[in-house]
Amino acid sequence: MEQSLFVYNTLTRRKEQFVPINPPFVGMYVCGPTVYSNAHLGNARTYISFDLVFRYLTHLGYKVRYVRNITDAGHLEGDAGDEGEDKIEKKAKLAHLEPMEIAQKYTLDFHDVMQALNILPPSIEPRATGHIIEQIELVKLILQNGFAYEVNGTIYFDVEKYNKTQDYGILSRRNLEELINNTRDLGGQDEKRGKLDFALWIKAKPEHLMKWPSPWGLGFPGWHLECSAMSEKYLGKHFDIHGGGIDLVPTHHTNEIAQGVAACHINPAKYWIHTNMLTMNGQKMSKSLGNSILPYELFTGHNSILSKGYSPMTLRFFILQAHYRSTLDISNDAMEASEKGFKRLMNSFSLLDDLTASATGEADIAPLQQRCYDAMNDDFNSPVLIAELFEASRIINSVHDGKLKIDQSNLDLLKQLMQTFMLDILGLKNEEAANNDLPNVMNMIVGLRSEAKANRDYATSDRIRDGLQKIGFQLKDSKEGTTWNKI
RNA sequence: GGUCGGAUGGCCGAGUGGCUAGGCAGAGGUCUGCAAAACCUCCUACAGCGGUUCGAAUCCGCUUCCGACCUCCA
Repeated sequence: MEQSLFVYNTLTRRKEQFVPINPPFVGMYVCGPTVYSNAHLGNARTYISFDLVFRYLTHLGYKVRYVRNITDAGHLEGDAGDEGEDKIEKKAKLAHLEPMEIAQKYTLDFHDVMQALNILPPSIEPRATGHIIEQIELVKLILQNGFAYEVNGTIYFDVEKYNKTQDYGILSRRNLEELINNTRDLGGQDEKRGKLDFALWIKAKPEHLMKWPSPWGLGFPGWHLECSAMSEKYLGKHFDIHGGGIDLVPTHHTNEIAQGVAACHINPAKYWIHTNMLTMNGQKMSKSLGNSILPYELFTGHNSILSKGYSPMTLRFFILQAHYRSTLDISNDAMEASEKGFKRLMNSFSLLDDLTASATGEADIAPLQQRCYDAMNDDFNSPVLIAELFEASRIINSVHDGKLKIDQSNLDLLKQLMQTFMLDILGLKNEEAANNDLPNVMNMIVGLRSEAKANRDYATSDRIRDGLQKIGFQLKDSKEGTTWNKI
């Protein structure tokens, strides 16, 4: 099926038709985590959003190479130039561990979270420390092209010089003068020529643990550089999509573009996609503000904000119920509502295989399917898609109740639609444990209750029903018999 | 302070000029031994004040409030 996809490009601030540079191939680079602490819920939102993009592009038939990096070096604590300390290293010293132990620990944690949330692994997940040579080569190239300078073994990017021939603020839409005037004066920047200059390569002090030899002495790469080096290595100088959180726009991505242009004379990506923030009580969730919840704290309910635990799929559903470019506020009520809604959707999904088709039917699924595609084609509008799936759910339930008739071809289409959009594209899955014994046991108990009911022994039948209710199973009586599900 | 973005019904959240999503909560009904579920119906909102227009939640201006970025952040 030919679909015309429109995506919002931060570069142009408009929705643009998605036309790959080299179809059917699509290159997508998403800035991954800096592995110096646990991934929190806000991080999860970003990767769920790009998982949706990855899944939909794949569904449309594109051959997507999805690169999402792990930054395990070079990310400074504070923007203090050579005074800064590597985040990984700082943590390592505190814990008396090797920096790589820290990186490994949090990389594994990150992967656990990704898996729990049913986020597909990227095609390539490169690490900054594995690409030091590429980063050094990139620094050389930028120096050679005249957009960087060396001071005592540290290499800075010359922003003001760059801006003479290029537009440094092309992504953030800020002009240089504004930026210079509004940048706070920080200490330890004496070496830099310009206030906005940023380090490409940083000279290591003797006590630094993570350092590598370079033409400028022992040092380590600056933040921003690893993404430029790795995206170029795996996707080329110019690729289709570059993504990340919206908070990366003014600094990280701005500098990545500058690096790309300075080294390769081209903006690295055609479409820049940014996800909005997850907020709590109206404020951005972030590690520095201390209002972040870790995913496993959400799953278990062990946190000070929410009253109970919510499953990974509930979180995923909650996140997909908002558009990726809107801020999303997390709260008890909102999670509660999503949990119930998600269960309703999943319930009707599980009824799908029991439906029987009629010779003729009133249900017409094709327009609904088109509306699902329309929603996704409009900049991955998952909340509208979910609204349509609730319409599908209503149809399923009505057919199940015998209140609506559906013919075989529409039933097949309905099954296909739910499978495609709910499982493949939204990446939702049924969390009910697949235990083969349980249905048999339950069927036996339900059978006993039906006998009691037939004998008008309601005391017994109610005792069974209420007892099951207490341990988390809900019975539903209908003309066709009794069904059950886990609450 | 500067720049940018937002303010939608009890809650969450779509929606860029007329057709006024969806979920949760609430009310009524159908079904049912009762209950639950499901289905049907109802609750029809767009911060405030002006303006443009035949018509505005949607465009413009002002005001109020909130947030993001400018420092590490997804």
